[in-house]
Amino acid sequence: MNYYTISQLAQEFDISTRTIRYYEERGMIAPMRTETGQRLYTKKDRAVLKLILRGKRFGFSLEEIHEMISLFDKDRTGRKQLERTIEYGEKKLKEVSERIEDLMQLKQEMEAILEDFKQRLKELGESDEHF
Amino acid sequence: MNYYTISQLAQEFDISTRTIRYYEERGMIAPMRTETGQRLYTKKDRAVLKLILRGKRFGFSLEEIHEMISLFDKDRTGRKQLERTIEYGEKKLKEVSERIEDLMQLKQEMEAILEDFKQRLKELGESDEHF
DNA sequence: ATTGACTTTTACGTAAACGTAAATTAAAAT
DNA sequence: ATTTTAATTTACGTTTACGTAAAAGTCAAT
Repeated sequence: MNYYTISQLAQEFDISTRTIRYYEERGMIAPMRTETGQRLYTKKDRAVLKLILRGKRFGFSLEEIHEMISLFDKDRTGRKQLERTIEYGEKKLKEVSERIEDLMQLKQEMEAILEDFKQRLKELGESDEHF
Repeated sequence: MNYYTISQLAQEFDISTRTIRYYEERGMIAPMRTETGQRLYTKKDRAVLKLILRGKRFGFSLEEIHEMISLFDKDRTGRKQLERTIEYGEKKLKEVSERIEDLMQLKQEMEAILEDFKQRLKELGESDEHF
């Protein structure tokens, strides 16, 4: 397994190194260090970063994202733990589903408006052709 | 047609009056005023507010939302205007579609993880039954 | 070995999106 | 008429999510 440096990840995801360090500050990533203190990121760290950025695109706060990550990340061995994780997961899943519904409605509305605009444009075109 | 006061809208959408005034500060809503200066919101204003809040849930910035609103709001009479509006609209529509795709992928991943957790819980249950 | 690019920590700065408080005025309720 | 509740403007405060700069150490390349 090979590692990524912080600037490699920063470049790949088009974010600043500061941003990555900030996520670490918040306890969302925990890369290993070399003897001299340089951060080394594994594939798993990279995946977590990806998750964070995706969450952000959806408008989740870093706090919410943190919650989700830590839930799905840890070993949930005990029955109670498992049950709670499942419950939380289903709640979050529902939220996501609702957002999808919401977005699809928005999409439809935008499509309708666009159709209307296009119709208007077409009519403009026709009236032009008569002159 | 009847009007809403600022606190009525605030209550309905579970936001503060400050928030609504802030949107006005940014030029996103422009309610009429009574002689004494009280804001009165029409159904249309209410619809705009709804749009803003929905946009926020999707993670759009107020600036982006403002752009969208002003585009779809104004009378776009000229051909050039119409064409530009349609172009912009299609761009935004594409963004929305991408977000939907993205969210659906997230949903699937969450479902898979949840299934896994549920399976584990089930196995725990079975092993219990033998003792 | 030294230059230059990269990394580290520390720390102050900032934009967005409001929160909160104060002072004042208006509307609604008793 | 007078409380109570709601509204207004002005203005400073706060949180989130980083940006930016400084000082110092480290890595990579010539």
